[in-house]
Amino acid sequence: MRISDLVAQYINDIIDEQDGAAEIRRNELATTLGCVPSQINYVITSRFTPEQGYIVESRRGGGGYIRITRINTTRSGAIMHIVNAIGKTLDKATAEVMLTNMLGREIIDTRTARLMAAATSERAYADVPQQYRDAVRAAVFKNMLLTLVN
Amino acid sequence: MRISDLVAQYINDIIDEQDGAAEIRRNELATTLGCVPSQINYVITSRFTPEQGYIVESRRGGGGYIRITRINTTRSGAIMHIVNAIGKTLDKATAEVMLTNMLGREIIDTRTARLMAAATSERAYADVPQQYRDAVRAAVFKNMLLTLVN
DNA sequence: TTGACCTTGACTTTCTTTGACCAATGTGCT
DNA sequence: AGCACATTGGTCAAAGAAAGTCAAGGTCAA
Repeated sequence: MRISDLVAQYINDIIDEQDGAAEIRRNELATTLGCVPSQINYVITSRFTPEQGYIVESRRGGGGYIRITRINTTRSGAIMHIVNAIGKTLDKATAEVMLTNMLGREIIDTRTARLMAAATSERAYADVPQQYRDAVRAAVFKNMLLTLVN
Repeated sequence: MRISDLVAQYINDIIDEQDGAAEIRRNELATTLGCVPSQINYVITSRFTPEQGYIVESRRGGGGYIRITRINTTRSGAIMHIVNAIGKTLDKATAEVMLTNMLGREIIDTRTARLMAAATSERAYADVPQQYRDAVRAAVFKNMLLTLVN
């Protein structure tokens, strides 16, 4: 078996064990697996690319690291599911419940939730006749959600 | 964990506890955290820069100190300025210009800009009669901006 | 046999840690 | 007031600790 495959597998195992992200120290890992440090870079650039659904961050210097995060495809799926569940209209209470739910499932973060809550608040639609409000809210909500799908 | 991170965290904790500002004594802090005094300077110049939203003042001699103040004042002020500049209505083109501008001034990040653009897009208001659109857009835009203050 | 993929190591860049030396401010004495 | 000394913080450069880049050569299957 190729060394590069070993490295890839090792990283994947860590990502699976931990929660979708592996943080490694290049030299240490190279020593552990008995390869040259730059091999790690090779594996990362060839098998853990954004196209393949990974985000890679790193830092040099003392205490440096390489962090590889698997993009959560579940998240995009969940968002699309919600988008599809929203009909022609959406009232404030339902929007709020949805936001709370998404927050709890970590599909969105607090900042995003606040931003979305503000964009769908009753106050924002004060100038719009009642009859249109829930329709706009639905449209706005969906449009915003769609920007969150990668 | 890096010593520099410890120092940064320590300072940040103080800033959070107190109201946006930390006043430390360099040598004392160095002793407390078990590092050399100049390490404090290193951390400050690398992690508490004006670009990162901090003001640093200091004084030597007896009773000397280093004061680190977090400034979201610039950002909050700028946002409030924009909020106030928006009247009863806001057309799509103007909203877009504002977003681009805020993005350029780093008042908001790309994610936020996309979210706001989605919430103020023509498509989101398709169901609302023309006459109301720019008013809703203004209200939505302002509401969202207000969540970014602080 | 050749082209795509792998392996290796020399060299580079970035970030951190440390310590020697410098500058400013306060205090007390004359 | 002026001076010596103590008390702080500031600067800088060297050494250390990682990670990144790149090009030369190796391997292997079609």
